[in-house]
Amino acid sequence: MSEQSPGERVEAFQAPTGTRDVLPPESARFAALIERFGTLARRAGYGLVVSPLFEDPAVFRRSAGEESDIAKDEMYEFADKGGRPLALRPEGTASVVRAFVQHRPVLPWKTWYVTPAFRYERPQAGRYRQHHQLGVEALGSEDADLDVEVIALGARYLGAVGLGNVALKINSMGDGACMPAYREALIGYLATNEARLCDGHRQRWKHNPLRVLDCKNAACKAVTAQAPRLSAFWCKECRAHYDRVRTGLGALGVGFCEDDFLVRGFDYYTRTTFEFAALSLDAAQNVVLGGGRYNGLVEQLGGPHTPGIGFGSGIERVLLAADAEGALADLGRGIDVFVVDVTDGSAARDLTEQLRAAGIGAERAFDQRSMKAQLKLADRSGARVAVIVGADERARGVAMMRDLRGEDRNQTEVPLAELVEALRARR
RNA sequence: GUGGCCGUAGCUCAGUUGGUUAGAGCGCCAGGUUGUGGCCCUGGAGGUCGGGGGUUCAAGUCCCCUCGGUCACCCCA
Repeated sequence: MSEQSPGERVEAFQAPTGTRDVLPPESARFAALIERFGTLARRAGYGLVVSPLFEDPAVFRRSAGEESDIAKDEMYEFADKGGRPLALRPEGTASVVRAFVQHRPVLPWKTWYVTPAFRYERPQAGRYRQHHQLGVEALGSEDADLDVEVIALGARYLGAVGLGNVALKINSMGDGACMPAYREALIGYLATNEARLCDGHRQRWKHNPLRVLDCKNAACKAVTAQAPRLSAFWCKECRAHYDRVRTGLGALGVGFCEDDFLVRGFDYYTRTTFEFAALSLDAAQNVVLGGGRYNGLVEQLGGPHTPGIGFGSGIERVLLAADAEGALADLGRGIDVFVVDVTDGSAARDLTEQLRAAGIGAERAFDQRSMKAQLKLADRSGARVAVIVGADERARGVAMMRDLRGEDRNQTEVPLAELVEALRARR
C-alpha cells in the first residue's frame, strides 16, 4: 500500500550531510588502494581483522583520551533497543586493541584493517563525517625494528599507489618516565607566555598544552620556537629507541625528517610518532598516513601490559593526493571483450559467460539494441576487441572478431570453438 | 559549534532594471547508414528554477525562513 496520496511527490532522498557515495569509475581507485595495501600487508605477515563498527563508547573514549575532541563531541553515540550505549567507530586503533584484549592472540600480533570511521564535525575539503581508513596495528613487541617495519610499510603503500610527493616526519613522545617532566616544563613556559599565544590557544592551552606545538598560527609559532624541546627530556631508553628507529629507516632508504613538534591527535601515543604528508595538498589537510607507538593503550582497555604500534591512512585523503599528482589515473574497467549480438541475444548470453569462465573480462548489451548502439557501448566499455555475432555467423558457428583499438582495426572470422584461444592470442 | 560564498536539465553553466510556452554545451536515446564504434549531420527525451512562505497584476530574478553544497576556523584522516 502506498502511503502517498495521489499526486503527491516523493522527495528525492540524498545521503546525509558529510557523507557521500563512491561510485564507478571512482570506486575503482578506492578498490585499488585497498587491494594494493592488503597485498603489501599480507606480504609482511599482517592478517586482516574485521571487528564491529560500533562498540561501548568507553572503548573509544579511553583510547582517544577522555579529554580529546573526538571523545567529547565528535562521536556518533546512540542507544540500541536494549538501551545499551554504543558509538560508531571514530578511528581504527581502539577496536583492534579491544579485540586483542578480548581474545589474547599469540604475540606478536600483526594485523591490518579497512574500515569506515565516523566523526561528527563540519565537512570540508578532505574531511567527511564518514570517511574510510586502512591501517595496521602490531601488538606485543617493543622492538624499535617493528617501528621501522611499520613505517616502511606505510612508505611502501604510498609508493604503490603512485604518490611520490610525500614527506615523512618522525618524533618521539617519550614515555611515562620522561614525558611528565616535559609536560611540566612546557606548561610552565606557556604560562609565562600565555599573552603571546594565538586567540584560540590563549583560552585553551591548558586543556591540551601539547597541541600548541603544532598550531599553524604565526603567533603560536613565535612562542613555540623558544619553547622547551621534548627531545631534551627523553630518558635514556627513549633516546636509544628513537636512535634505533632512525638508523633503521636510514638503512632501508626511507627518507624522513625529524620534527620536535610532531604531536598527534590521540593521547595514547608513547615514543615513536610519525606522519606522511602529501605536499601536493594544502597543509590544513595534507596528512595522508599517521601513527605511532602506544605502549599503554592495551592496559587502558583492561588488558595486560602489551606494547603496540600502528598507523591509519585516510582513503579519501590519499585519493585527493593521487588526483593532485595524477596517480591512479588509468584504472580500466577490466573489460577485455565486448560481445555484440544482432540475433536474439542468446549468443551474447552464452559467449560472455564462456569468456568469463575462461578468465576474460566480457561485457554485452541488453535489450536488443541496434548493432550501431552495441558497438558504441563496446567502444565505451574499454574493451580492446568486439566479438560480433549476427544471423549469418550464428548459422555457420563463427564470430567476427573486431579490433577496437590501435592503428589497423581489422576484423577476422573465427570459429566459435577457437574463440577463447584467438582472444588470448591477441592479448 | 562559528563565519563567508553558492543552489536553474544527469554534468558544466547562461538567463538583461521582476514581464509570454526557461536556454546552451556535454552526456543520453533514435535516425542519417536494412551488419560496424570513435568524426560529422538531423531529431528526440529530460526541468517541483533546492523546499516553504511573503511582496507584486506578474518572481528563476526581490524579502524572510529552511534544507543542501562548498570553503575557512576548530579538529583531524
